Amino acid sequence: MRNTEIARIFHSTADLLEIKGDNPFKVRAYQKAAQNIESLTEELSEIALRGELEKISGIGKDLAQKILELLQTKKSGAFEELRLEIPEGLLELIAVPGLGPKKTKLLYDKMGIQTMEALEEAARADRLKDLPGFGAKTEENILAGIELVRRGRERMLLGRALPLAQGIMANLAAMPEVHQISEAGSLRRRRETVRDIDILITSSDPEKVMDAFTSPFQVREVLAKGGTKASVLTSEGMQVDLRVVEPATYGAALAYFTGSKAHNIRLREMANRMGLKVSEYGVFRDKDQVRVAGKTEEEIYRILGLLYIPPELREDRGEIEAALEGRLPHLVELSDIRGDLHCHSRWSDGAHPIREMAEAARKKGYPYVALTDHSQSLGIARGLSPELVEKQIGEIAQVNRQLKGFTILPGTEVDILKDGSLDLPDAILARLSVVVASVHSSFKQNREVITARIIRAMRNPYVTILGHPTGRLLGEREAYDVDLEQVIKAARDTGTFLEVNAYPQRLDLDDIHCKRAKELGVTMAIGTDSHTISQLEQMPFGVAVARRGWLERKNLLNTLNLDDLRECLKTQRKAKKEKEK
DNA sequence: GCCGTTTTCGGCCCGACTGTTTTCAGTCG
Repeated sequence: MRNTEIARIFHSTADLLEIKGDNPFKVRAYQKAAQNIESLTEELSEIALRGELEKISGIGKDLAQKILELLQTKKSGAFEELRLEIPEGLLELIAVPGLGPKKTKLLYDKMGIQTMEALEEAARADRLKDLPGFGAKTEENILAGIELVRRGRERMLLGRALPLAQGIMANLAAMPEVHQISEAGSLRRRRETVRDIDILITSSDPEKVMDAFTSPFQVREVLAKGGTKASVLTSEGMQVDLRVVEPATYGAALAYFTGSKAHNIRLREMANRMGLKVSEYGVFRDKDQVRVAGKTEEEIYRILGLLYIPPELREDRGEIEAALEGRLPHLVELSDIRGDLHCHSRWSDGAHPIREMAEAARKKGYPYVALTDHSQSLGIARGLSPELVEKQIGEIAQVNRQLKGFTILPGTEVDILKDGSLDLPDAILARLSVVVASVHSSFKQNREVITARIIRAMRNPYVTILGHPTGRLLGEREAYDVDLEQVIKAARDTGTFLEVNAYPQRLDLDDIHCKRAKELGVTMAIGTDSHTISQLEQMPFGVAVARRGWLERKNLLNTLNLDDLRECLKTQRKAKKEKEK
């Protein structure tokens, strides 16, 4: 049984326990365990083999036992019992906004409602308002909630949400009445997708700012507008919330609205043990309720005895412990990036000639870019035959002679064929500086087969980087069923770099596996996978993933200057050849 | 159900909002 399934069972268990009215702290224990399991990179089955389940934070004797049971029998007695007691259909009811465990239970106990359809029918027939705690308004809210669930609460890609937010924020920041301004929420943490955009400001004239923010020129619909909070729907259908807070509480509010929830809870628990209370209004001393911090995030972390934790790390994945012990990573910055290692030109499926791509990259201040057009078997992308690669090398050399202070590194994005062999002969690969090897076909191979296929490709001495290691497309296509732990270990053992593909739909590897790769000493390479000049601007999304994955400058190949990069690539190839023997 | 430089028992984050109440429970983020 996979981690995701076990986490899902624990989430469901938490919901069922909650409906049952069980101990809320027990409910939280299940939720926390599920969350921690979701951020593991190793399969529980392997951890169990070593007898180390209880070493996982949030997993004690009892849950370790339940995990073992699930691994061995694919069932959990406790969960099955719970399902007999509480109909599973209630799990979809509790997902309706406005319906919590108590009301869900009441609906079931008093009216036998256990499906969304039954709920809708009862609400429409006006049969709910006689239940204690229910009224006409509740019925209305439930119907709206059902609608919301059916439409599916979509998440927007970071790559779309961030530019959108930056545009809105630039407009606001231009107003003299706006003093401090920041995005908050999952957008500020740079999660790969976000549900809404939160913006926080301090202002000398909140009303005026609210008016500007909700102006019909800017938005499709105003959802709410008050003195300190307004919500709008943009023409893209994204909800944007603006909040105005007092300068004295700006830092506390920013920390609070940035989250994550799990991170905030940990901070508050810590504060409690120190005789302090943390809320969105500041840090207060228990004994006299005096506010001792709140203006800035920095002072909040400081007073809790922590180093300042960058937003991208605030997921309760060990950052608090690291901040406590003074060993937070010095995260890579966009300005550390010296070049782009994954780009396409008109030679395959890119939109621009080589020279234009190169000049755009130079304009960004990069000293180099790797040109990695597709290889022959990817017909749909007009992949290059060995002869064409040969010809392209010639053109690159020619353009390089014309460009001052800039270097195009000849490369390829070579297909990893079904059996793990490569789509171009070694003799050609040997003439290229950067070989990105990627899977673009036979995604459905089973775990063993596709893992072995990818690892075989990584063993090729000419393969520099494994491109988009999981092949996922956010909201469109699942990752192929690859054993990433094995791939990361193979990267370490073969000396192959792993790509962080910055394409907003990919962001592949993801943050969690970046962190794991770093732990195992694997170096990563950010590539934008640009097919147009404008896509060269996607680098910040790759950097965001890298930062969320705790990566530092030294963990990334393309933070090197050209000379060091060349040296590094040479060393890699030599070492890989040694190993092949 | 987890967890421990205050604890192996007794804790476990915090406040706002909503809709139903007549002082508050439930839900949310």
